Amino acid sequence: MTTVLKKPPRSARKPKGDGHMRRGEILEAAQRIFVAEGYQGATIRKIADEVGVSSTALYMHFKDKDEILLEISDGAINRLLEINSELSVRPIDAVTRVRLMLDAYMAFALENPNAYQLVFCAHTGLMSVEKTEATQDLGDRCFQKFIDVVGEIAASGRLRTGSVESAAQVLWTSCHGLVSLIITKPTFKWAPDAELRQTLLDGMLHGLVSD
Amino acid sequence: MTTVLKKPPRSARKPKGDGHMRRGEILEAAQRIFVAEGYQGATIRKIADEVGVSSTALYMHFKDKDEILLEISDGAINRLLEINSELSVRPIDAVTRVRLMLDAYMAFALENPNAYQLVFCAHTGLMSVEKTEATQDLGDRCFQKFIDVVGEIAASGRLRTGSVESAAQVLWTSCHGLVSLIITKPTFKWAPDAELRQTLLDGMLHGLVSD
DNA sequence: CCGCTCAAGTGATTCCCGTTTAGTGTTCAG
DNA sequence: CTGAACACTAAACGGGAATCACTTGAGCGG
Repeated sequence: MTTVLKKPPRSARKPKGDGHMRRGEILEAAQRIFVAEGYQGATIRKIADEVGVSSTALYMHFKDKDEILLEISDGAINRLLEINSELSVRPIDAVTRVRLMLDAYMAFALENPNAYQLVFCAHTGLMSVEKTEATQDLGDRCFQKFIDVVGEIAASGRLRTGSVESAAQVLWTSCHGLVSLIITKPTFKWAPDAELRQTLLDGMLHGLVSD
Repeated sequence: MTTVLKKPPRSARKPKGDGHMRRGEILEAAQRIFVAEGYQGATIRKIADEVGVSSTALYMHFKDKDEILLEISDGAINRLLEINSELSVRPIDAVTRVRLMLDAYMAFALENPNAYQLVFCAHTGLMSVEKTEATQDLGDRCFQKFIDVVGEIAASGRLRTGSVESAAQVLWTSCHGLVSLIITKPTFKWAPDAELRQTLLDGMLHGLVSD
């Protein structure tokens, strides 16, 4: 009872978050660091320090580092899927829906650059293919919503070039190209975001879809 | 002094490549590994082993690992610059030149996926901005050749949407998007390469350029 | 031939990373 | 009271990049 000053057996073992509380705490801390410093910057030790816990403790709740970051990315992709689901059923012209979906996609990427990169850029080298399967699947479901709308356009005979498949893939990848380069080359002398996005969508839709 | 048991003077110290011979040897070995296994796979130790030399020896010739990989990438980008230079002055229609340049760009990316990724995808996290300046500069010179040709189109009043700058950036980034995703997501069910590239170029050029 | 410099190379070491192992204290059902 | 389950820990391991102090040998003036 006398000297409580010492850090006896490492004093605080932080017994706070019992059970499943801790898992959320870790995810939150990891997200903060991951969003701020990317995949390389979000180390196990940094995350553990942020939570106030030993690095080993993270392995109580997650299989490995990638599982943590993928769960964060899953959250992000789920938000994108929700947006896409909402847009895909709006009672408006299919071409307008395609445009809205692509624009929302680009906005999403620019607002969640690290999660976006983890899912759509890294993939090779950073993480094994199997691990990302679940997340990839979410991405595929997003893309499927998009294909469906492009299919509507094709069904009305307005697709000028290519099959539904290739047209959808080209529309998607060109949007990916714009946002991924804006993200990875922030020092490049880009034209204004809005102008780029509009030029891209105007060009692609005018080029692929006849009115 | 009796016990000669020690591994004496490590016998072979590989005195072979004196002077600047060794530098090329390292680059060659690094290129083989880098092309086969990417940035993460090309470790200092693996490269040194391949050359038959200690890992420390690499620092005789290069400041650090990134300098090695960037020099390899420089070589690749230089080949791209040559192609672009040759195409940009061909005595043919500007739109056709743009198409040829973009198609060559995509072919190049698919043939040099690791160098391409290092320069156009990674950038964030993997390497500090300053280090890649020289290589970025090469890329910028490639892009400038491209802008010039787009400028020709604009000068003839055939640019339908956006400024020269944004049109050039959109054309470039959309091609980047297609090839970068083909590279990083090899398991995705892509439409045939040729069809995708054609759909993209047909769509973009039809959308952005009036005849 | 001696002794010198100097470039090229080395093993050991440092630091950080993800991950594993063995163990500690607390809680709580039987 | 016992012992299993739990949440957690320190220490260590192997592998990365990079640095250090040292050795080796070639070239060369005297």
